[in-house]
Amino acid sequence: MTEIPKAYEPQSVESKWYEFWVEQGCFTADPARVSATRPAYSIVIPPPNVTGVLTLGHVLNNTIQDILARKARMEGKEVLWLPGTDHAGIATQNVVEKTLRKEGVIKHRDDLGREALVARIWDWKEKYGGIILRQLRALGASCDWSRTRFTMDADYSRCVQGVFVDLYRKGLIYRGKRMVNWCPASLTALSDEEVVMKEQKGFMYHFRVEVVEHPGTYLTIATTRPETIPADTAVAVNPKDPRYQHLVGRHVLRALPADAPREARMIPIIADDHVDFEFGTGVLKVTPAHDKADFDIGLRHKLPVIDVLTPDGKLTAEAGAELAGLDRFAGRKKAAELLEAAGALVKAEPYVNNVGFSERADVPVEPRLSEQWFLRYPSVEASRQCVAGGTMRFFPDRWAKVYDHWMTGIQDWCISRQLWWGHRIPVWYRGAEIHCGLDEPSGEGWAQDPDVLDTWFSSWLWPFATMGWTGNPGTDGGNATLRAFYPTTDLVTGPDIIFFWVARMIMAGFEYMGGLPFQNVYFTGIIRDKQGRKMSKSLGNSPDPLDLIAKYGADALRFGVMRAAPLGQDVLFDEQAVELGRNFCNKLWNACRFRQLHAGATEQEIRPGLLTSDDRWILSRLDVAIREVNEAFAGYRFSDATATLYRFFWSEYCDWYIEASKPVLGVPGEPPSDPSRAALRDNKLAVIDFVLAHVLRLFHPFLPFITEELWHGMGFQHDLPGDRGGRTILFAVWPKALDDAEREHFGLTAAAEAEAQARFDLVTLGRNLRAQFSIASNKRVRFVLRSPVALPPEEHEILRGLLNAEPLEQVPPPWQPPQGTPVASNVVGDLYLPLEGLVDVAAERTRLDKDLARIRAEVAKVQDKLGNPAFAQKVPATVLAEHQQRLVDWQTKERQVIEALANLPA
RNA sequence: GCGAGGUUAGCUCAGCGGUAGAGCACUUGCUUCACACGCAAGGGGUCGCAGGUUCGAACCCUGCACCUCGCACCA
Repeated sequence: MTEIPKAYEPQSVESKWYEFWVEQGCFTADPARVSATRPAYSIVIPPPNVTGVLTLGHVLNNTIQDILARKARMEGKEVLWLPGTDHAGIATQNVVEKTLRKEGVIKHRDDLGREALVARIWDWKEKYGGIILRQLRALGASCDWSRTRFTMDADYSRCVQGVFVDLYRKGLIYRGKRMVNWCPASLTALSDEEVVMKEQKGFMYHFRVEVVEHPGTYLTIATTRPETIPADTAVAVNPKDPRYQHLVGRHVLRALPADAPREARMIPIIADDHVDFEFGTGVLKVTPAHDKADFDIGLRHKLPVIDVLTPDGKLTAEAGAELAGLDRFAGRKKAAELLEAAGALVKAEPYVNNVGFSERADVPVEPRLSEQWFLRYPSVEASRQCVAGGTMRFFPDRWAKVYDHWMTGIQDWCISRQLWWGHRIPVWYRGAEIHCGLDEPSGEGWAQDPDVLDTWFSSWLWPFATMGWTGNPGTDGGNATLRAFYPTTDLVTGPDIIFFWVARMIMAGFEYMGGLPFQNVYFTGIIRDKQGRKMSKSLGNSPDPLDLIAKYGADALRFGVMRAAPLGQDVLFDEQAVELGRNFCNKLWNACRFRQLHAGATEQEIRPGLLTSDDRWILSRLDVAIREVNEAFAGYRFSDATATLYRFFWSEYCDWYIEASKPVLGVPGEPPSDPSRAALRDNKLAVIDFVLAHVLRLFHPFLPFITEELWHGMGFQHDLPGDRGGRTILFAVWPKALDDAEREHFGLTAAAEAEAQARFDLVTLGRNLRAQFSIASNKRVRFVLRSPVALPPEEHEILRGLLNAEPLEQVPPPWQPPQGTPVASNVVGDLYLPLEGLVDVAAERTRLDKDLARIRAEVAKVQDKLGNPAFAQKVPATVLAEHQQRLVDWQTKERQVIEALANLPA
């Protein structure tokens, strides 16, 4: 580091090192290097949508993965972080179709036809599909890009279809005509997981129908969907409902369409337990074609099914002339009007109910009877058990309950989608014949099923399909990647896809690989804005991570997000957090710059005999920090790790240690001529280098760019083997806490640490005195320290420097200051601030009185406890001793303040 | 309706049985030879409410209130 700018400038640094890492192949995983001493560590990325652009959610998620991957590399593991993208069927097809419509190329997808549209989507994917992966590079993601996968890669597709064929042959995949969730916007079936319930404001319409067999008798029916009345094929009541028992078996005249022939409108009154007689009027209209529960009732009572809705949610001719062609919502209004006009409408009350929405298209789904492919989930029990039994661990573990609950009540999965973009179902039909296989059967007249598979039916194979799995035991047995890196170590993902993806991957892992696909799952929180709202495009509260990177640097963004993201909590994002990260990087930069200004050889051996108390203190604090960081990592508590590192580096190293070292280091460029002082100085530089070299390594997973820059700038890579930090900090050895021998070697004891701490505390007290008497912090003033033990010269210098005292006199106890001299005391001694003629005695008395009151309150508190006979009897000895010590300490302080008060002039 | 998580300083959160903490924000003073993206000092909390257990409760138990989020769902 020759010329060091005053402030850290991330832009050039980041691109430079990223290119370097990639050129050097630092991120490339090699299964051949895996051995007993070099274990494998692997993560597969949750593949972002190929249409996607980087969001803060991706930043959170991928920063965590990068931290894990980088730390594992430093621990000497062979790391594979496997990247890729997901073809995201509906989303991608929508995006491309919309673009083509906007460009006027098509009005509808049928204008192009299946093959041409799919070709267009591929073109689009080639052109824009890599955007998000390029953006991840800007974030510093250390993925093995040579292994980038896409869920529609040819060999990946082969896996997906192979699995379909296998499950079909096992009888787990079947085709059936069922009620499914139909999305009228995307024109496809959806799985239950793709439907979200939303509260909707609407009306509860009460209308009446006449009982055919009892003219003049009417039944009142409550419904939220009058437009489906033309599809009603019965009216149901509870068999135990005394109000209606006598009418069961009779008929009513369906209210709509009113112009239909009388016999066509006759529908039976049936009795079914499903009907809740306390709800509404206790009379239920039964619409088997448009309601899941009604469909079941229809089956029980062999009711006909009348479908009055088109796939895109419009009413058909069967709904009657007035309703035909109307959209379902317009139809609802119109139907209500028709009822009113006919005098059948009793009332329409505002009503809030829950309606299923298509998660992606955000329109209400229609329950619809259609022929679809379903999967009876495989390996359910093993998958459930591995989490319940703790073999696979979830962080935070409360998600294990959510998972278990879902696995327990699991329903068959509707896997077919009426789309063109995706993996086509490997089934062919010829008349009544059906063929399921990887390839088209020979012979004439076969037609392939037009549907594609749910995107998640391909992503559930991601952990092993990305590693080249084929399903052929011979081939897979020789697959070095699979053998070395599967099962993967950690999975990092959002809890919103626990069912969509995580649960299904576990089942696929058991079914096809015979075990867990990953050992640990870390669930991130959801990124929200600072008001706690979800990030969304329409709210405009979702900052572009790339803008933030350009403004503050990738390290700053990573640090800011990680600091704000406690385990299992949602993250309230505020740009201030990134600013904080930027400030932190700058602090790190300048601390290294400070070291650099003092020149001197780097990384000399530390000579324990020359260590001062503050040297021992910082080494001890470093040791504590390393322990805390490693503990935090063990529990995946990344925000704790960043908080520890922040505290250690800023509050302990910079604020105290560096400040304390200044008197010893002297003026930059002017090394002390006195040999003993020079030796002390060199030793302090050695301590500084020791600490910084550790700090940079500890920070590297969080702040990859700046730490690499400084690692080289400081010359810490010198003398290290190329693969252990010599070439890049990426492979530098992850810091270990000091062992007992090292602690002894440096003389790190609790007493030594407490001693230095007490001196620092006295400094704070002294600075407080200065502030009390309005002495600017940059003004040098005389202090007198009265202490029974004289400090060695270098310690004296440190204390003087920290107090900004000139001079700092040291006197033994008999010494008495002039009456009224302000004083602050602790175990080190009494620190006087002699202010000739400046003291406002009244103010000083007030200050001391206040202090005394506080201290006496503490004394009383401890005395109360100790005075309680039960306390002394029941409390553990250590706690008792600690309380007794506390009492002594407070009483000492009390005496010191009383003495100071006595010393004030009357 | 069932379940989970939360409620601690103005804000965001840590602490989860033994003297209430951090960062930001705030007040005051400082262009002190690494850093104003900074330094120093300081103010600020009956730890949601009510009971209980305990020598001792922010922390454990019970109930309640409010906020999030899942799951289920009655037309």
